[in-house]
Amino acid sequence: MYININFKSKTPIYLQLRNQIVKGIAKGELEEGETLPSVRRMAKDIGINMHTVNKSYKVLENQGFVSIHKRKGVQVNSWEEMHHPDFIVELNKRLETLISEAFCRGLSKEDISKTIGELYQKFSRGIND
Amino acid sequence: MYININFKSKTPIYLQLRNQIVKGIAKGELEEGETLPSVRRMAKDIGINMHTVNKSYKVLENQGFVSIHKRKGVQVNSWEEMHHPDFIVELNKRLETLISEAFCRGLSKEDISKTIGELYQKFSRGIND
Amino acid sequence: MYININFKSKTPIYLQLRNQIVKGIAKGELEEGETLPSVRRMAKDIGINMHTVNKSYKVLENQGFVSIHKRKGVQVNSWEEMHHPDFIVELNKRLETLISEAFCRGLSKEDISKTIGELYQKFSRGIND
Amino acid sequence: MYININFKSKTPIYLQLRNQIVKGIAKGELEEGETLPSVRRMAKDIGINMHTVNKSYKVLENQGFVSIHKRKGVQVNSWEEMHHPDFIVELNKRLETLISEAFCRGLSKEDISKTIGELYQKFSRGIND
DNA sequence: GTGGTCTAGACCACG
DNA sequence: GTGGTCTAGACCACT
Repeated sequence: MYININFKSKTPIYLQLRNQIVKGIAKGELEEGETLPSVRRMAKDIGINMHTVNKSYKVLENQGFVSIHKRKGVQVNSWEEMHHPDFIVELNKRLETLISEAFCRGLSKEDISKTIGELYQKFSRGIND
Repeated sequence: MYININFKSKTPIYLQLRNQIVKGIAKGELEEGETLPSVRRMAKDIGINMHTVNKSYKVLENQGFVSIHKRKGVQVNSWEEMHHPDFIVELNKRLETLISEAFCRGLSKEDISKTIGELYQKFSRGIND
Repeated sequence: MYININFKSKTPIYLQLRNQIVKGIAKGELEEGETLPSVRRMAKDIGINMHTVNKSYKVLENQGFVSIHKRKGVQVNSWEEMHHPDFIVELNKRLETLISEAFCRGLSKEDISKTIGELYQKFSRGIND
Repeated sequence: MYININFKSKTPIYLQLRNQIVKGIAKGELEEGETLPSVRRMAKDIGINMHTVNKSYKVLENQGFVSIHKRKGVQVNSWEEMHHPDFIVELNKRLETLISEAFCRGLSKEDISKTIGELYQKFSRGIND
């Protein structure tokens, strides 16, 4: 899985990494049960601090995307483990803010639906891999 | 317009306020040309510092949602002024991250479309008021 | 002389008015000895507060552009009265800042000279009127 | 880089600082990629408040002169990043006002061209360093 | 009475 | 150790 960090971005590095891993899971590039690169390995590969990778993994664990085992490393959870309802409430709040903004920017419901449709096609392809 | 700040949230107060004002604009609770409460008034009403409100208003100004005048206060911009294409690129990136996450959480394309549809109905109502 | 105030501008109204009067003098639209509209007249014409016009006129007087007489009103000074060396030092400082910025923005010396040349043509035409 | 603040000036401190940094960039005293002193360091050095320095840096960031990173501090942008066309329009307006004033003060086109020529020589020297 | 500026001190997030 | 956030209180500019 290819990670691309923008060091000039306002988004903290640990969140950029977290976001790209979530996208990777959605697109099927990271499959259920798959082991993520070790903290040291990932840090070296993308040229960031080990502690920063560690923070990303901790966040992903707290949000139910992965499980951290001392022996087996960091593994992608099953879909069931990710489907925890607690997160969905918070997700809908973020969606409301984002969609409000999209409306203000002049995007129609159809514009957004189209973008979402394209994203979901990517996700489905991943599942069939 | 009713503002509700969660002081325990990890989201900074000035961003919570900013987000709620954006939602208010989308829903038509704040109309084009309408004047927001003065920084001091708003600060007092929601129990935060004047400078924090000021920061929210400045962010909204930079993002094209409002205009700040020394005498007249802070006014909601017209839709045309909000439709700046620069923001749409950034908006789509945020949408991609959010939708990826939604997919992982088990939400179907239809679930999201339904939520968005409901939001857009609220927005439309605002326009017809 | 046509005055155009932008109420949305960050530049205070009294300075916008002051700047446009200075431009008018430079372009010859306002000639030496000519009387400016009265404070009340000007305020009414451009739809601003009387005190704001008054402030503009006071500033112009302090800067040597006009003289305020109780009887005759506000008169444009002669060129000699405007050529006070004190202002030239301050002008050069502002020029240095502006030109530094222009350089950073990628404007060449020729770009700027061309703009200045065009402006000076306007000024000269005014003199020949 | 030497900063000199005039506390009696009508120009706000944060703008004086901003202007001097822009001049420093133009003259090559601050090179592309160079890191500015931290807000606390700069504040201490020139005897002003940290937040005032912060405001200068934020303005410079908004205007495309520098980039602010949480860890690495504030870095001077590349020339390409400064060449944003939006600013050039506004720059020309300011130039028109300034040149009008210069004309009123009795400066000839040649006087101004000479000053600008001298400034551009300073800038060029910076580039050749 | 509005926002703008400046100062001051505290704690937090980032890496 | 960096900038980000929040609070607090003062005086000023604008109209």
